[in-house]
Amino acid sequence: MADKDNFFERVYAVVRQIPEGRVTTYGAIAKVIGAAKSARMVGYAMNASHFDDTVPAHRVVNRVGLLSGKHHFDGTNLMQQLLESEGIVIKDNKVQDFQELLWIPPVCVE
DNA sequence: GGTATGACATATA
DNA sequence: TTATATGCCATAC
Repeated sequence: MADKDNFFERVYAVVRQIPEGRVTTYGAIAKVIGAAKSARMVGYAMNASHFDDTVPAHRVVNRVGLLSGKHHFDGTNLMQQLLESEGIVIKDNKVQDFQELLWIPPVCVE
C-alpha cells in the first residue's frame, strides 16, 4: 500500500514509531527503510513531512545528535523545545546522552 | 531528460 | 583531531 509515496511513506512510518523521549538518526532510518545510502533523502522526506503532523521529525537528528533540522522548523528553537518537552536534554542544539536516547527502529518488514 | 540541491554519512588528508 | 572531499539517491526546476 502507498506504493506511490514509497520513500516518504517509509520514512514517515519509521519516524512515527519513534517512542516518546527517544531520538534516532537519519542514517538509521535510511537503513531501516532500505536506503542506507540515502540518509539525505530521509531529511528531504522530513522536509515534506511538514504537511504531516503525525511525523515527529523533531525526534530525528543527525548521527552526532545534532539538531541539524531545527532551522527548518517554525520557530528557531521549536525542535529543541519539543525534545525537551519529552524529557530529552538539549545542549547547544545537541542531544545529551544521545547514544542512550538513540532508538533504532525495527526493520520494515512488508 | 539533464542539472542542481539537500534536515547525511563515510573516507581521506 | 579537525577540515575537506566525495558518494549517494530522490526531488525539484
